[in-house]
Amino acid sequence: MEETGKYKKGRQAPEPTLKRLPGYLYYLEQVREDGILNISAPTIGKDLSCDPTQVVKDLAFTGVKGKPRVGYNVYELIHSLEEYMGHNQVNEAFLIGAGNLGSALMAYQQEQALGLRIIAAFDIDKKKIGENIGGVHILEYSKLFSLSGRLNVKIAILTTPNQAAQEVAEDLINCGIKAIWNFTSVNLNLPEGIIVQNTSIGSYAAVLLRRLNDAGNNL
Amino acid sequence: MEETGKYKKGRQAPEPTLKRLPGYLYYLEQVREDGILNISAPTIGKDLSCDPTQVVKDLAFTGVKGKPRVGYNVYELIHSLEEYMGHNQVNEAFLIGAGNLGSALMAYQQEQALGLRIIAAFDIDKKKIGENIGGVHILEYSKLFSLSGRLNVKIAILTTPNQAAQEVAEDLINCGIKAIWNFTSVNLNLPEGIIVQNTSIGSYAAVLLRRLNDAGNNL
DNA sequence: CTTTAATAAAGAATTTATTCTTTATTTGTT
DNA sequence: AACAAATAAAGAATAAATTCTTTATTAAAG
Repeated sequence: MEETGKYKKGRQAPEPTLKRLPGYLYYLEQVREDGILNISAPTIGKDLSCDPTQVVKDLAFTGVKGKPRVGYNVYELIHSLEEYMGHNQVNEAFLIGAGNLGSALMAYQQEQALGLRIIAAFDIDKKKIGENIGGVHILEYSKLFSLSGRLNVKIAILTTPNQAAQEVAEDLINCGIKAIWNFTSVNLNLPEGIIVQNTSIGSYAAVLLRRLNDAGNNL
Repeated sequence: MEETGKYKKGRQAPEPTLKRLPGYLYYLEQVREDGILNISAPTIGKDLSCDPTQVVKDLAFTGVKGKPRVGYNVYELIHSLEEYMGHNQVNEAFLIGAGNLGSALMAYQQEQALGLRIIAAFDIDKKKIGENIGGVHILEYSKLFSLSGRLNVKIAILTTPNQAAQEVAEDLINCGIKAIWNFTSVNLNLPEGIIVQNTSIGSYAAVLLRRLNDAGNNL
């Protein structure tokens, strides 16, 4: 099989594409539940309010092949997306900071398929230690070091208060963590090669508020 | 004052810019706490790991003016950002669905300056009704209709289960809501003019997992 | 068996966003 | 007072992402 095209399998998908993939997956699971076997890009585009050629290009990154006049096989497509997104492998993660957001993520991980499994949470608050949220035990933060020595966890979710973020992140690197999902507002300063995924919920509020104010006149 | 330039005040800021603004604001609050009075774009860029000219252009959208050789006045800059982001006005919001994420947002709204104030939460779960999380009362969902008649709330945060999302969203529109911050996985189908801000936390997980897998070989 | 319509796939063009370059301004220094 | 250095601001160039256009493939209809 030749792989020359710009959007063919093998090329690295751009970030906007990656961010759209979970949306396709959720949608396709609904479609599958409805007993639909094949679906076309134009249909997906219409249902998700996006450009059909973008759907084609996004899905092409997963390596799936569609058939003219028929569309994509829904099962194949779901499988292809899950594989590309790494959902078929176990992605174990630590969570640091079992506050509001941390707890929500723990309770959340089953319902919403995030594609990763939080296997332990850590906090310094004695009152929280020993608790179990969404099947995840909250452990004393100092246990992180011994536990990470035995387990081979590469991903950490950082939901600490801002002032603790940088220090905790450095600890995490020392524990062998390679990717940090950072929910704090802090710009983490870490060695080259560490993957940091900043996720600021406030960014979305900013877009919403600004758009509302821009529209303001005609309400 | 002439406003001809592409990045001058008055033009609508692009979404990537809007998403970066909360990051600047948090950073500048730290800078202010350190007693620093002026700051330059190159310094901001270095600290936030981004291009200094991008900093200049992003900040220009708020209408703030900097001085060569000096930089921006920190107070002015913070004020300008807050005004542009609508933080100086009261942005009241309803929250629908007081589950894990909804509760987290309620508890969260003080610490993290989201720029909006949740004034009431609604749920259909009898066990949750009457609870108070982060100063927000959880009310019976049916109360939404009478309450929205008296108050003039334009923003709603949608944190219901997916299957309820579309129906609740339609109710919200009937209650006069103009902007929905949608945390569900559902692509809402709503009348023209309604602002929908989709916020899928899973999108970030997808980017993180893919980047980790792409780097996979050299770990 | 031929034709037609739908669609994936590939490529081109457009638009948008980022980065680079130049200019002009301002403060500190000689 | 003139000069030099730093920096905001504006504009140009580059890069990236999206949308549009064309092509080729496939299944259904006649």
